[in-house]
Amino acid sequence: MAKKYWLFKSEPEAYSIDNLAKERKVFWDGVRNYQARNFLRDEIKSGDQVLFYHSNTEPTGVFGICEVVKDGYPDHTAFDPESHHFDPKSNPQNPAWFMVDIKFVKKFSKPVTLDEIKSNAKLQNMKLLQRGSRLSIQPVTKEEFNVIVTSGK
DNA sequence: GCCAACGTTGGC
DNA sequence: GCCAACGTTGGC
Repeated sequence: MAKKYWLFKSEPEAYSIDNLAKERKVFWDGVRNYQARNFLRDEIKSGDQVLFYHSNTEPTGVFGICEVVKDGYPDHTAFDPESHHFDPKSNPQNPAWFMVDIKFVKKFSKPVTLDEIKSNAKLQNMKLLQRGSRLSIQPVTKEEFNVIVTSGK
């Protein structure tokens, strides 16, 4: 299966690229949106490449790259009443929520900011730019991925 | 901190 | 199944 490309959003206060650079690998838990869940469960596979996007910060933008190292599997934090990602609708027999593992690849020397993305003619179709787009996991095309990686360095 | 846009919930 | 109310997201 051909490699696919994604954009994962996170608030740096929740989990930042620097955290990932330190830990090297992490499970991407806590996604509680059905559209994003379907991507995690069905489409995101080991080897896929991911743009790491930070929202709610200054500036917002893509801060680096990571790589999927484990296909989708049940998000166990949904089973844990102690977790603030707990969801009583989910249980191990019939998990509602999924996650993947990602590993750190690189942090850009300079983030590719939302402003730069908005002003790049090649990136106008990105879901990120669609009005009110709140999806925390979005597919990106190989071309979009390459354009961003090239300008991020 | 504001607020528009969005997804989810729950009463009917 | 509709839709108002509510909570969350995320740019500014």
